Amino acid sequence: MKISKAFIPTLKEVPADANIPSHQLMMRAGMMRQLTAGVYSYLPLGLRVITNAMNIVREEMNAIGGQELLLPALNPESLWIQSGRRNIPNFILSIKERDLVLAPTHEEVIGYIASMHIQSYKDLPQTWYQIQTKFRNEPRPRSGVLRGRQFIMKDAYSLDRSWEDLDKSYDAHAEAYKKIFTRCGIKYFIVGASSGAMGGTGSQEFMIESEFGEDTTALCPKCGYAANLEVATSNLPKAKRVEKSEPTKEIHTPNVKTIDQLVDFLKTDQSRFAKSLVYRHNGKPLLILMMGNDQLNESKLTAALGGGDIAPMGAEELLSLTGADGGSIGPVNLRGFRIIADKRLEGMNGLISGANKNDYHIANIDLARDAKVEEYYDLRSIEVGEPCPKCSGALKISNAIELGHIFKLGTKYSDTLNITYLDESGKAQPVIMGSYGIGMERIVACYIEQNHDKDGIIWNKALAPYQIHLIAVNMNSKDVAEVSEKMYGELTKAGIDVLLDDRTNITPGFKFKDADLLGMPFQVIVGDKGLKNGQIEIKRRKTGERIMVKLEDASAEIIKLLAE
RNA sequence: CGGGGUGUGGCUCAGCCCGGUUAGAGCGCCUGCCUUGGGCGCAGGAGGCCGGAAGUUCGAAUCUUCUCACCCCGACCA
Repeated sequence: MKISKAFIPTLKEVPADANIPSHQLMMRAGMMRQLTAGVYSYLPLGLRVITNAMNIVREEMNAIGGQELLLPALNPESLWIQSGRRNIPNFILSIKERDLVLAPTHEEVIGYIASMHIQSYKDLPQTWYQIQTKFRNEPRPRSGVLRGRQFIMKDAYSLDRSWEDLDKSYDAHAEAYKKIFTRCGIKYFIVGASSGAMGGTGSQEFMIESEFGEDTTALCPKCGYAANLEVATSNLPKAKRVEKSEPTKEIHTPNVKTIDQLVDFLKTDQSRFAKSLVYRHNGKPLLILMMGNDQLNESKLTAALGGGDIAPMGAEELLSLTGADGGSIGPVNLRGFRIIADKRLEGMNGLISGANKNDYHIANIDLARDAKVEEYYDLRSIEVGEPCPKCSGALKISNAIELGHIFKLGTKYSDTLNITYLDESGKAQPVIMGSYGIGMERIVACYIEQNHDKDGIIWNKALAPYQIHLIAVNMNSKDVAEVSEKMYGELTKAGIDVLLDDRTNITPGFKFKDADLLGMPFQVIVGDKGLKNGQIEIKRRKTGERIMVKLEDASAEIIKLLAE
């Protein structure tokens, strides 16, 4: 492609709305333009990169037996009502004119097809995938292409007859994902994750570390343990029981509300306190006990409760229900509440908690004796530096961007959408499903986050929109114009994607700046300076290293460099 | 959905508090000259309902109210 004829609108200045490097550079390099919040047009250069990523994804998906199909973005609303996912908050965008919705993912449609056509165990296993545009009702799109209302996703679905076979499909996808991200040149890590609204029995996320990430992950530098904070655990020791369970007693604690104030007031370690958090779960009052200042992890809570509506109870409501304010609630003699507690409190005695009476607390609580705790769950958010659950090394916490997510769905959709097959004995069995996603734009954005410098993008060969950026330093020089035109022809003929800067009346400096911004792996510079000695220059974008080669060896040398 | 911010030429912004000729700058664009190894130089030029609506006023980019859009923080995030 010749730049003089190409549509590559580069920008010298950073657009005001772009806040993170990948967003800024994708705009400045003319890869895309925003249409409305969370919706982008991909211009030719941007599309070339996405297409490269798609082809890598296709090759690796095909390699594990995936079969590509293409499902409609427009879905009947009824299908989503049937699966129970129509009313997940901030999930589905709908159209006004008909009872159709824009699909945010495709388990439902896959299920619809599978329920019709998967009939026998002989039809299994299957892996189906597509690369297609998804729509989500994001409350707040942000960070350029990283969180949009419309985005391209590779989504794959495995159909198996047994949980063992699901494990095989799942592992195959994990391996394919590793190959995909490695080929793309992305430094990633894998974490254990929550399956969230997707449902299912297990999941992992493929992440890159980034200060701009929306996810928080815990990592053990020592043994490699890695988990999303939504599910991360640590090996914090439990507090010890006191030797003897004394009778409970009320203590006067005027104007003492928070755990910190209590620790101060009673001169007692925070691990002796059971903090009360009051929620409603599906409308019903719920008391959650946490040790001391441990933070409740709402993802863990949701998982423990098996989903449903979960919301903190309002202050007035709480007062009318218990007769006390938030700082004075406790598990002893609390009526009308289901009580659950964090595992760290299991078996504890000698505890202090609210008396359900303002300005009073109760001491010497033995949870087993004095409270009706229905169940103990792991509910706390881990903190930086806590011991790793596997090796007890100090855990590190960092932000991350999710590139891909793989789920063991199990029978969740088979149950609601009635996806069954007949086994050898003629008995109907639910199909065991998995689902596997990759955000295609995120591949591009994450790559740029990891591979740029002050001058622009630094593409590798796998994703680069063109392999060679051929710069005709001065088109007014007959020699330069002729030689660059000739090289362009030769390289193109050799099957290399070349971008030729053949613009006239543009200063060399402008061309060099553009070339660094666009970031092709190699720049081939044809100027009078080199031609005087029968040479052209090759600059490696990543290192800035420049080599001079004889004109007649140039094409061969370039082909050699690209074959590295 | 709560809090904050911003809407002025294609892009980045000034002007707005304190209302008053014909609304500015830099970049980009067009024409000509010049220059040709790091976003040159000179000269000329085109391009604006100052996001939209309603008000206040003799007069509104500027003040008031409403509204829309976008961005940021939070909530949310399969």
